[in-house]
Amino acid sequence: MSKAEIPRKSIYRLSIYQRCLHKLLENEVETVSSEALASAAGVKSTQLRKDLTYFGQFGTRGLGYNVKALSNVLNEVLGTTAYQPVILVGVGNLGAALLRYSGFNKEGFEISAAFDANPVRDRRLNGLKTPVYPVDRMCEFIRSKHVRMAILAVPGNAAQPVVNDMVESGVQAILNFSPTVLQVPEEVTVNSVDLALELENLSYFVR
Amino acid sequence: MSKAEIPRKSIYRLSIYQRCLHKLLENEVETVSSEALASAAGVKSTQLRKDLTYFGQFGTRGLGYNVKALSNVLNEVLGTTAYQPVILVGVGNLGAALLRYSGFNKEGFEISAAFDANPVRDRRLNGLKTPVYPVDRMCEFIRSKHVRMAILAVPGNAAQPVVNDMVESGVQAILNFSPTVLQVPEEVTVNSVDLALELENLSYFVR
DNA sequence: AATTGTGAATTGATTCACAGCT
DNA sequence: AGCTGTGAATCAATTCACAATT
Repeated sequence: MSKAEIPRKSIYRLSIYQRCLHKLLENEVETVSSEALASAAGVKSTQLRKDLTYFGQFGTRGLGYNVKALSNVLNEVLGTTAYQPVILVGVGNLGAALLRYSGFNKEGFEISAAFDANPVRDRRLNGLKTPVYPVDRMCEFIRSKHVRMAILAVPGNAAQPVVNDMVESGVQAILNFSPTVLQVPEEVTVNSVDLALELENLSYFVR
Repeated sequence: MSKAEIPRKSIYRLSIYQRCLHKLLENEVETVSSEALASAAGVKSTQLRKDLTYFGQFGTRGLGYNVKALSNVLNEVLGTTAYQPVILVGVGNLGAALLRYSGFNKEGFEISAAFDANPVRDRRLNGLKTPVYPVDRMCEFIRSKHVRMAILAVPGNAAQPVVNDMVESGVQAILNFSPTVLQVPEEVTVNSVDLALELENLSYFVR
């Protein structure tokens, strides 16, 4: 089955399963049923099984899944085995927090460099090991380090030009925190997280 | 049509349309076609029109939509007309950044209080007007101020107990940044934003 | 002439039901 | 006996196609 036919939501859930498997690994659980894993991930067991079949057969009927083995498979599928350098562009409030945010490291990512229009804007960043460069050095960096993934946290009106440069230089996937709809060629993947929108959206459900 | 039958994705898109309308308002555009508005929002025009029909008829055939009027309708539908106090729980790196993040204010939200297990952990917050209280005062605050919305940014293992307290005290909607699947009663709405997951997920698309 | 509003058709995702292994 | 894997059935969302309206 080709990559294009696999629902993006399934891919997303794989990451959730992966996280649950990590917890099981820590607790030295060896085997897990689709029922148990699915319930930890907050989905139905049939959905978990269907998601996995896009990539092959990994369970043992009557028994369940080997936690270690399945986790390895998911690493392989998700591409988290290969080291991926990631850059961050826009070191404002949010960008700086993302630099400090330990969650990325925990999941095996390290931001290899950050870029900002005004690179010394936040002196507190001196405590961090990630260098902050002026944004006009971004393209050169992307090319020389073969960067394929970027986190974008610039103000809305600055986003599209930066994205154009990124894509031009070889970035293939963007995690976008800027409150804008980005235009990218179809081979580039964008994941947008719009914090204000998420909150605004919630107010609909409060009555 | 009852609220339950309206797809959540449609509700989400309403917020996107709303943001595009704001831009048009700033530029003093009076009328917009579904085609133009949809393209600004990054969706098909039929989808925009279908989304709107869940709530009524707001356009004029042959002409389009009045920007001001439609924006008012969306404010009404999304519940952004009514003031909603929001609290934030967990003032670590991410929580502190969210407190400073101007995006929420821009969309008409103000975080009325923050709570943390260790409320003086970050002295830099002194510059902000939002008070940071010890978390054991959360329930009392929720009740006395009739808080219905909360932003959760505590570590994964601390999340569920905090959520239980929130829900018990009357919170109806939670924007969750903790990397955990939350258990809540069905009348409570949770929007989860898992930053590490979003990044991990992207690596699948990089080859 | 232009553009909305909407049933019908289509496409996509989820769940069911059960055959197939261990 | 227990649990996976999967085609078929169902459910949900999107898009089409065009009648209705200004």
